[in-house]
Formats: sequence, structure tokens, C-alpha cells
Amino acid sequence: MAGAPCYDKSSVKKGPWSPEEDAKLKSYIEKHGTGGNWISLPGKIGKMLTCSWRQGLNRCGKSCRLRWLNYLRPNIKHGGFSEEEDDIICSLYISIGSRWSLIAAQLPGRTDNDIKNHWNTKLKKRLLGKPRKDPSKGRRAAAASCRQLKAKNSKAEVNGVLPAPAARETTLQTPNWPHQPGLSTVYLNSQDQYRAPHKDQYGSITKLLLKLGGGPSGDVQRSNTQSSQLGFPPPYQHLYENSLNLITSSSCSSGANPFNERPHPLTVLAGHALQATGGSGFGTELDEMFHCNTGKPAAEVLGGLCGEGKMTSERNGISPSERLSWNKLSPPVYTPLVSSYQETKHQQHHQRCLLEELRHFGTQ
DNA sequence: AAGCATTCCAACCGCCTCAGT
DNA sequence: GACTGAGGCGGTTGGAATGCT
Repeated sequence: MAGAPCYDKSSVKKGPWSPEEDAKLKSYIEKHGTGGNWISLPGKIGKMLTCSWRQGLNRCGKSCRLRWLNYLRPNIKHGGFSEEEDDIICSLYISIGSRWSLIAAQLPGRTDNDIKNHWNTKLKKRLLGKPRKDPSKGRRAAAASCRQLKAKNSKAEVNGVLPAPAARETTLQTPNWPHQPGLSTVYLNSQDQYRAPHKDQYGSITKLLLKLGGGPSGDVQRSNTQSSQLGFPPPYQHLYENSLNLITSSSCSSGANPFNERPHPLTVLAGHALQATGGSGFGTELDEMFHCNTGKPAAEVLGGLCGEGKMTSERNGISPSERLSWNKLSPPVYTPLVSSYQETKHQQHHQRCLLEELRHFGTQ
């Protein structure tokens, strides 16, 4: 049954993994692979035990999977996030929200859990303006480095491989990433179908963007750029621009509509700006375009989206069946805009044109 | 030095989606 | 189409480490 525990809670071990457990799991997977079934993996490990490991791996399959993916898998990096990585994380968070697995896919060696922790403990506070001391200084950071080094080396020792001193040191060095590595794949994972937002999926990004953009009473500096018109103070404009660039690169390189799963960032940002400015934050051109396509002002079309994630069929004026099919083709927010192109032979081309148009308004 | 507060992160929990039947 | 099991994901938590007073 979905959601049911994958194991008998009373009989499996929980809590931190011991070096012995790590060694058992790592050794088995390196020799035999996962076999495509994590649930049965602990049992398989028990059957192949040698004399030196009389006890099986008394862990649930999910726990094994998590441990492998987040810690034991080769080429995993922990800590030491570079500024480039921080930038990418922030930009992608603004673009797609808390989809950590997608963000992690853009940062080789990083796990979704690591990025999530990094965001929650550092980046979020930094962006939201909570003052912090330089995290690279202080006892805690130093101790963390020591812990990390110790863990790395003890792991290697468990596996019978003691890294050379030079190798040990390099494990703590900040990785040197190219500025925007491999970003064209962020939306292109065929497994990543559109998923309806659940819970308050947009809530966190709503708060963040409102904070960045200033609220109705926020003291927001204005400039000639659309990003600042949308309410972004200069320190955060580059994040906004970067998020657009990331999405744009995805779109251009694939030829597919990269926004099948999520609203265009401009749309989200525009909606938040609308909320933040009480509906007066939009240029008349964009408002006219929305009205021309939907018969409704941009405030009505976009404002509703941002608070609720999805628009209702009643609001965007299409039938439930049409809406169902369009859910697969484009995010709900675009339904009223792109529906006028539905009859054409080159539907995707027109969608891209429309997106270009929207982006044009966003970057002018 | 002691005690409380805060930070950090590994691991767990529960929900959702998908594939197989 | 309904059901089931497994994988995957994001939110949350427990507790150790560290900071602060």
C-alpha cells in the first residue's frame, strides 16, 4: 500500500549508520548492484554474508537507498559549497522552487538532501537578510572540517583504502565548478512529468519572492529594468535574470517547451509583483496582451495563480477535458494564452514564440 | 565553567507517482 | 479502471556540535 512502511518497524535498526553497516552496503552494491529492488536488498546482503559478517544488514530498503544515494555513492561531495553553486541553487530555486532533485541534477556530486540542508541552513537565511557571521570562520566551521575529514578517512579505512595525505586534504577543497554546468537538462528529464502542486508548494517561494520584491509597503528601489519594475531590489536582480537565463537555455537547446511542469518564472514573478504592489506593478503592454488573449486583466489571470498554484477551469474559461489535455502540454497558467494556438500545425513553435514574447517583456 | 540557545545535517516520515497485474 | 508494491521526493526531526551569555 502506498505510504505504508516498507519494513517491520519493530525489527529494523534506525538511527545513524555504523561504519560496519556502511561497509556491508557499499561492498554488496559495488559487487552486485542494487538489483533494481531496494526493499529486498537487506535480505540479499544477509544471504551473501561472509564469516566475518554474521549479522545481516538490519535496515529497511529505503534506508539503504538513502544511505547509498546520499553518502556512500562514489563522487559525493559534502559541504564546501562554492559561490557559483550557491548562485545556481538560488537561481533554480527561484525558477522551479524546492525541487531539490532537479537542482541536484545540475550540481554533479551534490545530493538533493545536501542541497536542501544547505538551502535551509544557509542560503535561505542569507537571501532573507538574516545576518550571519562569516560561516567560513569560527570554531564550528573548523570543527566541521575536522569531522568531515575524519569521516572521510575512517570510511576509507573501513574499505581498506587509506588515502594518501594529499588525497585526504583535497577532499575538503571547495570544488571549482564552471559557471553554469549542464543546465540544459534541468527540464528535460522524461521521468519528470507534470505534478500537481501539493500542500503549499508555492508557499515558500511566495514568501521568498515577496521578501525579495518588497511587500506593498516595501521600500523597493526602481530602475529601468523590468526585473526592478517587478519589484526586485538591485542585489537580487541578477538572480532573477539568471533564473530567466537558465530557463531560456533549456528551452533553446531542446526545442521543447521547458515549462510543461511549472509556470514560467516571469509569470510567477509577475504574479508576486502584482500581489506585492496591489495590482499596479504591471506595465500596460503586458496587461493588454493578457486581456487580448484571455479577456481578463493580467492581475486576474496571474494573481489567482500565484496564490493557488493552479487556476480553475471556471476562471480560465476552458472545459475540464480541454484543461486535462493542456495540463500535459503546458502549465495551467498558459492555458488561456496558448489556447489560441491550439489549432495550428506548429503548436510547439507558437508556444515558444509566446514564451519568447513573455520573456521579451520580462527582460526589456 | 555552566547552562541555555542556535546551528547543522543525517536520517526518518509520509505522500505521490509509476509500473505491473 | 482499480489495486498493489516500490521508488522517489520534499518536509521535518533528533541530537550532536557549537555559540553565546
